[in-house]
Amino acid sequence: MKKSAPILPLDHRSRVAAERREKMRLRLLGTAMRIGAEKGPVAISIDDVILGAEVSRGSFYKYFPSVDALIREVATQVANELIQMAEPVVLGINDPAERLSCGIRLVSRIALTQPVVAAFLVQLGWPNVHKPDILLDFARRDLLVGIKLGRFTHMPLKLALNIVSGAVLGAAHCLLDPSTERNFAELSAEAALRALGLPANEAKEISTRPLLDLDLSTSALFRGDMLQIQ
Amino acid sequence: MKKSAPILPLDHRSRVAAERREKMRLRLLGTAMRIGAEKGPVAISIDDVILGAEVSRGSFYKYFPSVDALIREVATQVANELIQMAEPVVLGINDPAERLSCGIRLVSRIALTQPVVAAFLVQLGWPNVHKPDILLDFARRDLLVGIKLGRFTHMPLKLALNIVSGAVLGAAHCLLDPSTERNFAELSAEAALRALGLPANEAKEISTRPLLDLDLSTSALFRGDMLQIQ
Amino acid sequence: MKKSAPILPLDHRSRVAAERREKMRLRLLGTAMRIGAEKGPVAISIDDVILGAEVSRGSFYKYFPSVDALIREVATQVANELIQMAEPVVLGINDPAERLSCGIRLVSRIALTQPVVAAFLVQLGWPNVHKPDILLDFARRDLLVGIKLGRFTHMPLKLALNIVSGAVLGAAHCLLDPSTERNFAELSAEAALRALGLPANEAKEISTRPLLDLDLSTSALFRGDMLQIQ
Amino acid sequence: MKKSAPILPLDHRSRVAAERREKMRLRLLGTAMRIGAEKGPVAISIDDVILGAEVSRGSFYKYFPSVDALIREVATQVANELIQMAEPVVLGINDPAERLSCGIRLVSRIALTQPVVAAFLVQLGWPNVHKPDILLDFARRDLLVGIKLGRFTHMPLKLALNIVSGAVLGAAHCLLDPSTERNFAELSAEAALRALGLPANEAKEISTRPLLDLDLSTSALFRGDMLQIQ
DNA sequence: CATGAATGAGGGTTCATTCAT
DNA sequence: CATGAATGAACCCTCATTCAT
Repeated sequence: MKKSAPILPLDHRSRVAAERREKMRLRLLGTAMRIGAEKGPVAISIDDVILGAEVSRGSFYKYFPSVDALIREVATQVANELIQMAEPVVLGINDPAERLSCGIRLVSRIALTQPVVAAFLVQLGWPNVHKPDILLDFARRDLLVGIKLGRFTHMPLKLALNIVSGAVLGAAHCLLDPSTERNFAELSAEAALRALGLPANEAKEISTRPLLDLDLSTSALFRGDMLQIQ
Repeated sequence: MKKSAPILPLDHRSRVAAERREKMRLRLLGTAMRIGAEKGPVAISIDDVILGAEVSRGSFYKYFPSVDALIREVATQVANELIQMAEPVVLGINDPAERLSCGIRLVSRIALTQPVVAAFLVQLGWPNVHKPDILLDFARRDLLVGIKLGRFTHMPLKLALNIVSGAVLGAAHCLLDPSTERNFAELSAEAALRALGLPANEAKEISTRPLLDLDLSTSALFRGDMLQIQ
Repeated sequence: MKKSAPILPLDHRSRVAAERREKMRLRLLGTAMRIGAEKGPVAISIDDVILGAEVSRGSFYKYFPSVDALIREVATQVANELIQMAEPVVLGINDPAERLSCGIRLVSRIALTQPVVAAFLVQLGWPNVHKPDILLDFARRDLLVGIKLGRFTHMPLKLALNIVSGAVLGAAHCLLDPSTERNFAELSAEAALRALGLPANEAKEISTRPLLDLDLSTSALFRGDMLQIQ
Repeated sequence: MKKSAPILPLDHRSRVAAERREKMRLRLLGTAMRIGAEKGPVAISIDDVILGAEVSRGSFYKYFPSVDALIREVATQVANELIQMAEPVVLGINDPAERLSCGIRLVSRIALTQPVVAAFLVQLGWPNVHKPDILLDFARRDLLVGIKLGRFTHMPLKLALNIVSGAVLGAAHCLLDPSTERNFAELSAEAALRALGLPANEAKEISTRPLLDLDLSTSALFRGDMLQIQ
């Protein structure tokens, strides 16, 4: 039994297996995201997922302990990948206002290239300010700095987070509708900066600075989205 | 025979019956609101409702044709009652900025006295800008007027609606946490006015004007909430 | 209390009450028959009946102890009225063959004037030869006599009853379809007589003898049917 | 790796699975038939079926999309199996009269060996002459031919179908009662032939010709019936 | 060990019957 | 006392999870 097995090096075998595992995991997460984008995260059902990902029921439970775990996982995964893609762009900017403006614009504009990702984000709904949230954490530091420096009006951090959340969520929601103005993300960022206390002209200037689109090639999850859309 | 007697009794009987009917309807709506506030509107199940309202399965269907109908009904009912209570206050104000500020403050501050109502509102999530929405409609006219008059920055109506939605939703969400500043509603309204384009000092002045609390006594649904909380 | 009551003679009062009672009973039976004709007797629901008869739920149970009782009652009532109407016509006939032919023709042709009655009969389905059945009993004696006299082939009574049942049920069923030949009842009776053993020419001659239509005016239940059809 | 081994096992595995599937399907159909035989097809409820077949609720829906589908399926399945079993016997006969006589006898006599099947058939009730019916279709051609050839009296096809339906249904019904004459099926077929216009002596002769019993071994559904009865 | 058959709790709806008013 | 509100048993259907093969 198992005649040829010992010939192959064990580390190679396990590496291949781990790769396959990761690929399948992403297939499941991607399918879940697509379904969540359409019907909302709570409506993600195992039947839809295993049908969409062409996986057997039993296999699914090898990757996720429960449907709820999958739902949580896909949410954090989406947030993580968004951050990972936005970070390098924002990294080179010092001004917290511009950093936030860029963040808002970059994430909102996902709706233009990756509607599924944006729809999923919108379906997630209002982030819970009280619980730790990876996307909010991303903005938190800039808001604190901006307020401390007096660049933003003095206000509770929660309110500042609300402003940013609303700007991103609202813009993403609207941009999913093709009839919406193409620069809606910029206008939303501009309004957020005003809400944070920047003068109108400065808010406009910052929000209209040229900004490259995100490089999605690093994201396995979002690349999957693009493939589906083609 | 039976000439005069039945006239009053019948009238009385049907009146009493109608009253009881309405009371039961409100009990069901109130229970549904409470459950929706906790688990989200989509998770409202008939079992939970009839258990909470202490009504039999069969009775439920005498009041609502389906669970879906109940869910829709409770959402519109909550929105309607909010409007009905806010309207008389806002009615005496001409300035669209102040009208909106009052609206945002009044609705957000519901979280302080009627946490269940506010939680339900928050669970409803981001309103769909594209579909007609009774609460958004309430703000729409003021935003249009404010933009046309140049009191607000020129911007797409959708963006203005986003700003107001975000201010209300975010503030209500935060105010549900007892540790949140008591004037959070005012600060949120102020930030919204800034986002709409008002100068910072004017935004602050308008949003801190004295404002009476809503009169909730007219709302059977919300009064029910208070009773439940006691 | 009850000032004027004693003036009226009790027997008059009770007679009027009994009449009203009977009228309502017939309304309920008629409605049940109509519903049973459409959906089958088992599908007669109390809601449909009280809606159709414009009676309150509570009242219904004053007239029938249960829905099942109503269903049984309407079946026997229909059978009884059919017999009552057919009997006077058949009474003057001596030949068992002709008596049966007349019976088959009369009952089948109900479908032409009272489709609801016929549809109900058809929905009742095949009569149970083993249980006492009022309609079968009507035929039973003639079949026994006919067999004993040698006018019919010697055969088990059950078989003879089957022949008659089938002729009536089948003809009624077909005659409900307007495209069916108008003399289908006669042809069905003729075939039944052949099955019972009569020579073909005699079967035809007997089954084509002129036959008056039933007088339905005596039947409260069927008159109701006619009114509905108009 | 895994070169030759999996080929057979997979094949074998899926074959075994398909067999088990088919067995379960038959168990469900058989149970449904049994319940339908007792209470009538419309009264087949999922609870009774899964209890009777000792299957879980969820499993049931893996085999049938709905209870209605099961009810339809069991009716067509029963009809199909009857035809399939009767066909080879009738195939060798040319005379339409004898073909019909055999068909009537064979199907009726099911009541003697497979009372459940017969009871189900009886509960199905009078076949609808207007809708296509697999059992009626079986007789239709012979009747048309017989009438055209002048072997049967000239009559509407519907009437001829009624005669056959009545003969089968009535005989099956009666044969379910153990006290009924054992040759009731033959007598019923004989009467049907007379009704169709054959002379009495010929009807008798044809209907008493020796006839083998059906071979039920090919029918999984009916064999199941027998097992249940043991 | 990947599979998918089986499970059963849970959710939605209907309807005969009772009973306070 | 006629009424119709209230009841709850009985139905149908879905879906997350387990487990034998």
